[in-house]
Amino acid sequence: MRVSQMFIPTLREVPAEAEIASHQLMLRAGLMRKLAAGIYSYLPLGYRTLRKIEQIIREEMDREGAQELLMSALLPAEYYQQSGRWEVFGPEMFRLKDRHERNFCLGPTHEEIFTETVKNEVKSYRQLPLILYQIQTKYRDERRPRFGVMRSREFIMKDAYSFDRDEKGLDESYQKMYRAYCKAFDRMGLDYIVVDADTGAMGGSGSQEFMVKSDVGEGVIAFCDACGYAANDEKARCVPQEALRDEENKPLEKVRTPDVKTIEELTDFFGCSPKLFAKTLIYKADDKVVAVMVRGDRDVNETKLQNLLGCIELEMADAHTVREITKAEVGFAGPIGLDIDILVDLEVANMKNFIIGANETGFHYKNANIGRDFKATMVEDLRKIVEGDACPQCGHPIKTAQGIEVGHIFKLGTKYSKALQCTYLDENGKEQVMVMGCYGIGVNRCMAAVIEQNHDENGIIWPVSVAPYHVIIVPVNTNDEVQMGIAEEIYKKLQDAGIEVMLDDRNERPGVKFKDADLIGIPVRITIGKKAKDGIVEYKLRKEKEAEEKTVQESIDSAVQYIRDNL
RNA sequence: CGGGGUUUAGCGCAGUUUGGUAGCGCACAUGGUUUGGGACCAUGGGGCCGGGGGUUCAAGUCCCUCAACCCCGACCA
Repeated sequence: MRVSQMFIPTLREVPAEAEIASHQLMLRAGLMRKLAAGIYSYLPLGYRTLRKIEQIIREEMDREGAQELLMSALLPAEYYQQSGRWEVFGPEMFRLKDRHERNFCLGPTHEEIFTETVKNEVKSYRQLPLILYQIQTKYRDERRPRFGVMRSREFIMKDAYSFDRDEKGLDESYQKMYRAYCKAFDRMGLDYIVVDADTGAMGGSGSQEFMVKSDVGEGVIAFCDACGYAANDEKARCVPQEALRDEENKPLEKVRTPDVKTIEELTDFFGCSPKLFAKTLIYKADDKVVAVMVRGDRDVNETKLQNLLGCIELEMADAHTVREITKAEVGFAGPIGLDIDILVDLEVANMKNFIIGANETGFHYKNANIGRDFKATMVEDLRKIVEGDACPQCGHPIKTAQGIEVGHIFKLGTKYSKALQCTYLDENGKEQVMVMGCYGIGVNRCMAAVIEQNHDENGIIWPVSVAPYHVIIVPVNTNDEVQMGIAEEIYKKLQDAGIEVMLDDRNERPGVKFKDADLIGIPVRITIGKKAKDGIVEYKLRKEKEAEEKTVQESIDSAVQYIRDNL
C-alpha cells in the first residue's frame, strides 16, 4: 500500500505513560492507542500483526486436529455459579445485569461454557476425543493493569479445551497442544522456555507454562543448566540443602530481647546468621488461622501453602489477630504454646538449636528443637526457591530469571466435567466423566513479547512471519521521475509475487522516511536514490546494519527469496 | 486495596512558590526554498488549565471535594 494513504500515526516522542520497550514502541509505531487503563484500540498496522499471530496459532492448532469455534464474550452467570467460580473470581470479573436484572459477566475464561456445550452435544465415546478452541477477547478487571498490553483488562486469548475418555487420552491431547504451542511460538520468532507450573485455582493434575525470558516479565522462573529442570517460582520444589547439624541438643533458654522484632534486628542482637532463626508467620486461611515456620532468611511460598491448606483466601494475619493468637506484639511469634496448626518447612525440620519467638513481648527462645520443645502439625516444602538453591532434580545450583507467560497448558482432569456432569457412555453403556484439559495463549502478549525480544534503539525489528508488511520501498525524492518510476516498478513486481509491500510515496525528507521505516520495523527496505539513473538501488534488512547495492531486478529477487525463506 | 506521583493544545512539557485573564518545542494548515537519517523561512489555526464546589474585585495558581491516569507494593489460570 502507498504510505501517503495509510493510517500510521507514528510518534516522535515517547508517551509519558509507557515504561517498557514494547509498550513505548507499540504506541510510537502507531500500532495501538489507549482508550482507558488496560484497554487498547489496535490501529491498522498493529491489527495486521495481531492477525498474523492469530493465524499462526490457528494453523498449528488445526494441524493437531483442534477445531475452531466462537463463543460469546457476554455470558450468563449461572454456569459460573454452578462451578463455583462466580465467587472465586471475585472482583476480577466484569459483571453486569440485563434489563430484567439477570446477572451476566464478560467472560474471563470459558471452561464452563465449553463444558456445557460439549455436555449437551456429546454422548458417546465414539465422539471423543475432541479439542475445541476459539480466539476471542477476554475480560478481567485486573487490580493493576500495567506495561501496556502485557497485563490488560481486555485481551485476546486463544483458549482451547480438550475432552477425552480417560487420563491416557488426556495425556495425548496434552502432548498435541504442547507440540502446537512449540511450533507456534517458534514461528513467531520467540525465544521461550517451558516450565512446570502450579495448577492453582484451576485445579487439575499437571500444568506447564511457556515463558519468554525477559526482564519485564512478571513471572519468575527457576531453572537448572545441568539437568534442564525448569519451573516457575510458585511450583519449584525446594530440597533441604544443609544436613542435620551434628550437634548435641542444648537446653532451651529464654532470652530477653527488648524491641528486637525483625530478622535483621535479631541477627544484630544475637550476632549470628539468619540461618539460625526460624520465623513463625501467622496466616489467615479462609476462616482458619495457622502458623507457618520457615528459616529466618526464607520467604513463604504462598502458593504451596494455599495448595496444602486447600483454601480459597490466604493472607497474612493482621496485627490484631497476631496479638490475640500469640499473646504478644507482632515480631515475637513462636511455636511453643500455640494452640493452632503449626506448619513447618522441610528446612526448619532439619535445624537444631535454633532461635524462635517466645510468644511474649520482648522475649525469644534459644536452642529450640523440634519434637522436644514443640510439635509440628505438618512438615512440608513451604518456602520460595531462590537463586543458588539446589536443583530438586540433580542438586546443581538453580538459576532464576524473569519471564513473560505467553502460554499455559493444563491437565484439568474432571474438575469441571464433574461439577457440570459432562459425561459420555462407554462401550459398555456405562456413564463416565470426561477428562479435560485447557490450553491458553495470550495473543496480544505474544505481540508485546516479540517486540521485547526484537527491537533496537530505532524501533521494532519484526520477524518476517508477523511483520505487518514485508517490504518497504523508499524513493528518496518523490519529485524525481526516474526514482519514482523504478519505485513503482519494484512495487508492482513485488505485489505480483505475493509480497506484502509498502511504497513510501510521501513527499517527506528521506530522514523522516528512514526513521519511520525503522520504527515500524519492516524487515526489508529498498531505497531508490541517486544511483537510480544507473539502475542501482539499495537493499537493506532491518536487522542488519549495512545496505547492499543491487540492480532493480536483483533487489526484487532478493526480497522475494528472503521473505519466502523466512515466512 | 495500601504508599507515592501526575493531570495545562494531538504529543512532550513550562507557568502554580509570590493570584492580575496562557506559553515553549514537536505535530497541523497555507506559501516558498529544500530532498540520503526526524529540514528552513514566513504566516496561521487550535486550550471551560481533569470535574464540581468555595475564597477573592480577580483563580491554571489558594482551600475543599470527586475523578482519571502512572509508578512501587499486595494480588493474579
